[in-house]
This record gives sequence, structure tokens and C-alpha cells, in this order.
Amino acid sequence: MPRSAPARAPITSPAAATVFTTVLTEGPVSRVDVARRTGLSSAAVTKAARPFIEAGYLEELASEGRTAPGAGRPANPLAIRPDREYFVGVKITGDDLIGVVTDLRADVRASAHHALTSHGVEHVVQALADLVGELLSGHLRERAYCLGVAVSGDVDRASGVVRYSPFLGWRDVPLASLLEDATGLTVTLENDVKALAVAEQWFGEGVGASSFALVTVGTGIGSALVVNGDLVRGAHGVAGEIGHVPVADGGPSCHCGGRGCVEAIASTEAILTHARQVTGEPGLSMDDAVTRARGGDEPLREVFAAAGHAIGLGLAALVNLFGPERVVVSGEGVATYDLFEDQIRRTFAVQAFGSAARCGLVIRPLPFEEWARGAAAVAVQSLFVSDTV
Amino acid sequence: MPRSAPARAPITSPAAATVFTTVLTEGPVSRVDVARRTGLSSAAVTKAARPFIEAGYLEELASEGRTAPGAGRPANPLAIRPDREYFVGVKITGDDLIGVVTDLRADVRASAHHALTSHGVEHVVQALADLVGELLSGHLRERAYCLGVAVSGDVDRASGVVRYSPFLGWRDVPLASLLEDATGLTVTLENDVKALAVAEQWFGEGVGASSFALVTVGTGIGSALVVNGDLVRGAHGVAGEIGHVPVADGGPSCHCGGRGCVEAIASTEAILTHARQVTGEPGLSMDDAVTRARGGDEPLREVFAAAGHAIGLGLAALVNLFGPERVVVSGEGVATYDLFEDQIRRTFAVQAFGSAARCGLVIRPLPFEEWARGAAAVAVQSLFVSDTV
DNA sequence: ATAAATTCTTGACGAAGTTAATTAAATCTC
DNA sequence: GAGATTTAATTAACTTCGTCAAGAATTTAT
Repeated sequence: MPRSAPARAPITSPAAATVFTTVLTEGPVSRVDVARRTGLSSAAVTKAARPFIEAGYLEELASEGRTAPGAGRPANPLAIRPDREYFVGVKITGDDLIGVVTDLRADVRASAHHALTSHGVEHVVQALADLVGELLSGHLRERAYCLGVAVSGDVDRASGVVRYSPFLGWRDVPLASLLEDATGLTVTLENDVKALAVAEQWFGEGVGASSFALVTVGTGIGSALVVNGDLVRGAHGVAGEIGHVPVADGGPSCHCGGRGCVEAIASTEAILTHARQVTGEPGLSMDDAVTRARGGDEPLREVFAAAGHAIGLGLAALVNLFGPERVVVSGEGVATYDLFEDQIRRTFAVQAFGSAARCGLVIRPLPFEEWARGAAAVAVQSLFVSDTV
Repeated sequence: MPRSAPARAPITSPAAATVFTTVLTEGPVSRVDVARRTGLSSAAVTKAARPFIEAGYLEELASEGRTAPGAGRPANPLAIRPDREYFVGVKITGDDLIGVVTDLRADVRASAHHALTSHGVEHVVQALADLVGELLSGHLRERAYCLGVAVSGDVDRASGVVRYSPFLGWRDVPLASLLEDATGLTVTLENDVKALAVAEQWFGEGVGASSFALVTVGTGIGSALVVNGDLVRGAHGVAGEIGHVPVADGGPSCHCGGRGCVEAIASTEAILTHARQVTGEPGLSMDDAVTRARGGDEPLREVFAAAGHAIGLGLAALVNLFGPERVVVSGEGVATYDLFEDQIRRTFAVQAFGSAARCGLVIRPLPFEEWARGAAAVAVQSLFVSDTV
């Protein structure tokens, strides 16, 4: 019997999307279990799952011994087949392109970098297309259809336009369509921090939480919020600017024009300035400051503690306003998070209001490839168009 | 042909709810217009609207001249019949009960007060039932089925339980079911600030905005947020605590245990304390302080400006984090908002980040009956159970 | 008058998911 | 160890909701 080529992820109805995302994000689950968790009938799950199995996206595991105690037919859990499709994710920074290929679970399978010698749109598009070509050499190519791209700044995901990127100096660049022409892939564009939040929501700490926040600390300080299962986009394209939450009235002035912003105290640059001030060494490097602080240099430890304090205050503001279930704080660059963590937690504990303090606080480093993985997660999510838009 | 009694609001399907809310909140609209705004087919609108017309909730207006230029059959707009059903709203404070009866549009038709002589649950329930009886004397009674109750503190709307009310000293009181027994009405319980936000979302500044915030300034400082059309509830029941956003590192300590909270600077009590300090008159009353500030007393004006500044910083934090389309700041009590307004706007303009500053800022007084109206709006919204929960 | 434009209604149809009955595969009980 | 019990999965009939396409209604334009 000749078999026609199996279809791409057959997401044809809300129920299909629900079932597929449930299995994708919550690991192997039996059909009844999916039904219980989603509120669908078990008949609906059976129907929705079949096309995915036929198309190779899901498989039925053999019942592995007893799961629940007692009698009853053992379950045949549904599991994702991660290798059924690959996704490309690229993060564009001011200096380079970071690219990864991931599977359906957003696990990284390949990665590559590419320096950017110019910020011209054409140059970036070409470099990105080259990078994608490089990443997709070999067997990955046949099963990759989607590309996710993450850029910092004001990005309109729906239209695929970079409205404003300070780093690149771009305004209103229709990057998604340019890249579709250049690569032949379906392209989804997203703000970089929001992309990270998507990765976290689907494949990380955010799984199962209807609201959570992701905070990134580094050159800038940003965040993305998920409320009631939806990413907060901001009516005017701005949201999650925890870096510009004012926490120290009359504090240092910030490049945004305000004063006492979290970023004016706790960004890498602000910390370095402060460290040079404290030590009286204008040539002090960040690496040295970190090393000495780790070694026990009290004045320098104070500098990092002050930054941690400011971040803790910003977190408290965020948590008191939104009351998320969980917050992930992720630190870029030199992984200095060990120097902040204590102070962040202490300040947060003092300033979080009532039971908002029960919110889980995860603090961990942020390998720079993670940004590209976020972009890939956005590409995975783009399978569910009707759901997301 | 004998006609059976018309049914209560026949909200039987998502489309029915959509059509009814659209007509309710967006005034008279033609069917095609409803279809365009909601994405439904015009056939679906026709079908969904009919039962509402039959039950007396909607009516069809005669085509009033040309609305659009050019040819074509003139539209027969659908309009709400506000008197079809009445709603009772009661706000419980520490000292008294404030009650109103409104129509479907949440316009107040009757109001009454009732002093509370005790905080005992039974006493409050009895007093509230009496108040409702008083409010519903006369013709309003026959068409009132729903009661909304607003209480400050941690309130679980879904289960109708007051989890914690500092003012009343209550914990885990199943107020909704107690009141259903006492009044015979369907009772919906909601946090007071969230109730105000619901009133605003459906019948005020929030109409048509997918995200906005409501901030109340008075004894306490609170807020409620609507994001993507949904009220933010907070994973642990806490959200919108703008009063406890830290804006002044090292500032005055707050009863919550933190320091530099907005409420520690701009609550009525904090202002009074500060005013007494500045003038050196420990017996100074709020009314006097307000009068003298309005009269031009500079040190006292400074006190109010400082409060406005703190509120402006809190607003900036809120807006930078979630980028609402609009913010309503509403001032309780002595309507001192005229003394804050300027400073709030100035500080906000400086600290709001980028285009987040484009968010509309409405500052206006908050008559205390408004709280009860919020409760009534929640009762109106409770018609749409499947939609809201 | 006739044509064109626009609103509203109607009935057939189709998609999606539910209920209820059935089959399947295990453990429990005597 | 045979039948009862329990849980999982499937199947088929049915319900519900909303769309589509066609047409009726009511206006302006020519």
C-alpha cells in the first residue's frame, strides 16, 4: 500500500493544538490524562492524537509496567518524537549572529556563530541566510521549515517588522519577509527577551504556570511577563521594562532620562562605574572586579550587593504588581550571578508584599546560546498560529 | 397566542455572550457592525441577537436617517434596554455598608447607607440583607436577581470566600453563600479595587482597551490591572499592590515591613504625618492641611507634591512593566487629587520609558458611591459566567 | 423604473466535540 | 484460575455552534 508523504504537524482544531502542546510540554502522558488536564473528553483526545501519530509527531509508548496502583488496563502514554522536525533559531546582537538548530523540544542539536561586520540590512540578511545554510547542512535540512529570529528592541511579531532596534540602528525593517525570501523558511520574529520567556513558558520553569516572569540581567536589564498564559506585549510595544522601574528616588541618572532606575544601578556598565569609583582605579576591568569580589574584597562585594539590592527591589515591584507564580532571573555574561543572588533574595523577601512572597524565585546563569534557543522556541510555537495570534 | 414568561438573559453560547457584551458596552450598533468588530459572521449575530430581543434585553432601533453616506439599506441598530434588569452592589468598609441599585449599564438608580456597629459575620450579613431589602423596595425588586459585594483584602471570587480581610478581621468567611441564603439573590464577591476595575473595563475608560490599569489613592493605595482583556488575579491572590512598590530606597518604613513603599509616602496617613512634621503642629488635621495647601502654603504644597511624586514613580513602574493602553488614577476621600495631579504627571512623564509614556493618564476624583457601583458592575458581569470564569 | 449598494434573514451544511456503548488489557477475589 | 472489577482506548451516533451562500428588504444613484 503506497503511503503518501505525511503532513506537517496537523494542527487543525483547538483540540488538536491543546493535545499536541500538552504532550509536547508535559512529557509522555496517557490519553485519559491529557483529557483530565485539558478538560477535553477522552474521545476527543483519541481523535486529535491520531493524525499526529500518523504524521510522525507523536508516538504511543508501550505501557511501561504499572503507573497507577490497582487494577485496570495499563495506559499507553503519548510521547513526542522530537526529531520529527527541526527548528532554527538565530539571535541578532550588535556584534554577531548566534544560531542554533533544535528539535521539537527545543533541545539544541547544532550551533554556529557569525560575526557581523556591518549593520546594513542587506548585509545582516545575507549573513543570516549564510548562517542558516551552514546550520542546516546535512540531515537536518530535510526536516526544518521554521526559523525564529530574536532581536532586542521594539519588534512586531505579528507583522514581522523590526519597529526600532537601537543596537542595529534600524527602524521599520520588514525583516521577516526579507528572511523568508532569503532562506525559504517560515520566519517568526520576536523580541529577544520575550523569546526567552517563550522558551521558559513551554520548555522550562514556566511549564504549568499560568503566570510567570523572566528577568535578564546583563548589559541591560529586561523582563518579559506571562499573565493568564499570554505574553504581555504592551499597548505601545513596550512592556517588561524592569530595567527602568525607578527604585531609588534621587538615585543615579539613567540613559533613559529617569533617575534611580534598576538599570542605572545594576547593569554591567553601572556596576563597573561604581566599582571604579569605590576602588579609585579608573582602569579596573569587570573581570578583575569579579575576581576580587569573589576573593573577599569587601568594598567590591558591596558594589555587587548594591546591584543585587536594586534588582531585588525591581523584582518586588514586579511581583507586588502581578503576583506571578514563578520568577526566573537569568544573568548574562560573566555569570556573576553568584555575587548577586544572596542580596536579591534578601531584598526581595523584605519588599514582597504578603503572600506574593510565596512566588518561586529561580536565579541562574544565562549561557549566550540560550538567546538563540529562545528564538527557536518561538519557531516551535509558530506551528500553533491560530492559537498564538 | 399565549406567550410564556421571557427568559433571563439567554447567554447560551460564546457568540451570544460576545454579541450581548458588544451591544452593552459599545452602545447601539448595527448587526453588521457587531459582526465586523467581533469577527463573527453576520448570520451568527442575527441568530444570537434574537433571543435577547425576545427576552427584552435588547431592542432594535428604527433606522435613524443615514449613518453611512451612499446607497444601501439603512441599519437597524441593536440597543440595550437598561431597565430590563437591575443589579445591587454593596461595598463593605470597616465602618459602614454602601449600597446602590443600578441598571444593566451600571447607572445608579437608587442608593443607601447603613452604619456597621460590629464586625461579627452574622451582624454584617444581617445588616447587608436589610440594606438590600431597603434598596429593593418598590418596582426595582421584581427585576433584580444579582448582588455584587466588594470587600477590600484577599477575596476569592470563584468560591465566594473572603480569605482575609484586615479591616473586618475576617479569615475564610464564605460570605457569598451566607448572603445568598439571606437575600435570595445570586451573589458575586470581589475585591473592591478589582470591582472598580471591572466597572471601568465595561462601562468606563477601559471600554475598547485590551489592557489598562486602575489606581486608587486614599487611606491605602491600590490598583487592579487588566491585561489582554483579563483581570490579573495573582497566583497567590495578591496583585496590583502598587501601594507596596518600593520607589524610595531607604525611604520611610511601611507597615508592610518594607521601606520606601508608595503607600508609606502617599497614603492619607503618611501625608498627614509628614504635614505635621513639616509644620511642627502635631494637632494639624487633614482638612486644614488641604485648605492651607490650596491657599498657597509652600511647605504644605511640598508635602502633597512629594506624595504625587511617589505616586508618579509607582505609576511609572506599573506602566514600564506592563504597558497598558490607559491608566485611571482615582482619588478617594477629600478629593485632594487637585493637589497631586501636576506632580503625578510630571514625575510620570520623566520616568515612563519610551513609548510607554504614550499611555493615557486620567486623574479624577472617586466618589465613595463609586465603590458600590463597582460591586454592581461585577454583578452585571456575573451574567456571563462561562465567559468570566 | 432600473441598477447598485448595503443590511438583514434563512436554511443547508460542516466541523468539532460530547455522550454512551464497546472493546481491550490489566489486577483482584474467592 | 475463572470470573468480577477496574481503568484505558476506541467507535459511532448525536448535538451544538457557527459559516456559507442565496435571497429578501430597503435605501440611493442614474
